[in-house]
Amino acid sequence: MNQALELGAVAPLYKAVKQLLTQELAAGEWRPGEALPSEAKLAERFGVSIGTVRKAIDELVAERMVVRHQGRGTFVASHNTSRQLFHFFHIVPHAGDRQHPRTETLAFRRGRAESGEAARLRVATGEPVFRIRNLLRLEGRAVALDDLVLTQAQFPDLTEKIFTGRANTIYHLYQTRYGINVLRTSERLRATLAGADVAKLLGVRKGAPLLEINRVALTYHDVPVELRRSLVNTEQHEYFSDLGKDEAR
Amino acid sequence: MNQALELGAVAPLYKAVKQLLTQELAAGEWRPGEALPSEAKLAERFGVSIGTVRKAIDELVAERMVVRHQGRGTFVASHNTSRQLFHFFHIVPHAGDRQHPRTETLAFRRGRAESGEAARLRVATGEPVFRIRNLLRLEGRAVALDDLVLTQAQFPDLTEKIFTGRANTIYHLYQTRYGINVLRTSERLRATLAGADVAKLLGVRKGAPLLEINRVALTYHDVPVELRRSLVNTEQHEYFSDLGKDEAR
DNA sequence: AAGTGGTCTAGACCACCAT
DNA sequence: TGGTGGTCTAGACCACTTA
Repeated sequence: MNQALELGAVAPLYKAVKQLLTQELAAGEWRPGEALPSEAKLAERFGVSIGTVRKAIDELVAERMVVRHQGRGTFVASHNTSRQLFHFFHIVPHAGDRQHPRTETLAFRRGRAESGEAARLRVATGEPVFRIRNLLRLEGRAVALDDLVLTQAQFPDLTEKIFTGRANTIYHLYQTRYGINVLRTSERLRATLAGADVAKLLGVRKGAPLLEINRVALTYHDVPVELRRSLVNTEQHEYFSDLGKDEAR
Repeated sequence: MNQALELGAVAPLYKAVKQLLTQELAAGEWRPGEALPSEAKLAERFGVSIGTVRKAIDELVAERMVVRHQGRGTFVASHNTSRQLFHFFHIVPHAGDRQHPRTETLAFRRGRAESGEAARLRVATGEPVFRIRNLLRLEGRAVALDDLVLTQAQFPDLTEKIFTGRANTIYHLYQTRYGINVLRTSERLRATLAGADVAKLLGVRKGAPLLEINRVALTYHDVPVELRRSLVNTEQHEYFSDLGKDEAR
């Protein structure tokens, strides 16, 4: 039976199943929010027991690629649901409840990747990119200024109209229109001082302390999708990081 | 068989097993680094199958309470190993490899918990506490100033001599001497400006931007153990947060 | 009622480690 | 060699969802 999968090495069967499912997911075999075949059908297709399929899917769930619903099925993870929305947005009020930000696009331009950007996006220097500047508001107050860099290759027909006309979050747009599913992020944080231009946009005085967040958003196989530099006014808000919280259900 | 466990509700058996193991771990039934009974013995003791014990331990592993080693056994997680050491230290050089910090204790005092501290430590205002100030250096350079608050109740006989005389990390001391195992942390980050005193200690100019990290360290059942406020000079270093990385093995 | 994922079991065999 | 965790299987039954 194990011959049916052939992963070269003597890797565990469930790893081979996981690998095959990941490849199908990355290839967009099923749309976000769509159901995968049932565990029984997958077991039959791969010629393994249901237990082995379950173990493979367990890991896909842990890595947030899919979501299970008892009685309904297993679904491709989507940036649709409220819980997923929150997952990559780490700015919370110093006091009070979490809010969804309102995003205003200040600039949408085309350009070329500088060497540092190219390295982080794992493309060649000079690669065509989009540069997008957004202002984020929480309860009407300007809280963060985001500068995004995307490769034009990954988002072929993107225009300012499409970007600002999205009905949902930015990552939801990536997912639904370009089949690019942001699965995790890597962030580096620093403290910096507001320059005159940024100060004006965020409504703080020049030289005010700002939190700088440099994010790389990654999709399947840790392929970089987006660079995002955020400058956050932390007078009324904070960045939060709960380590180990996800596992503690 | 299931009667043997009795968890009141109709919770899954493996959750009951997990709960019992967690209680034994929290009670210090086995010392950090010590082996738990084998899965077969636990299955026999609880009157369940090995598969059920494995599922319970799977979750304990995900929550970092225990570590499995094939062929050797399952062990109480310890702050001994290098990997564990790194897990709660998020400051990395802007360029270059991760380093362990050198800690110098600048102050060790006794005091009373203020209302905000008491709330976060979940004790009464005025509760006796320790206040400890540490200076952290990386490659000889002062990088962060840490102010810790611990309850005297949780660390009964702690003295400056014991604290500074520890052979290992601070969390290793909590674990080995007080049986308190830090399992996860919750952190809130802001940008702030260096005051004159802090500036002097960190070797920056007054008004320099600093990263402020407010941490609560938690043990079993999310009981608070330690408050820690860090002020970090991010000229040469950064705070990093890799979301979802733990799951992606 | 039919289909899905969730739990639990029992047993076989493998990979690794200590002795 | 014996003990440990790791993998894989097959099947029974439960809980939940949808129609």
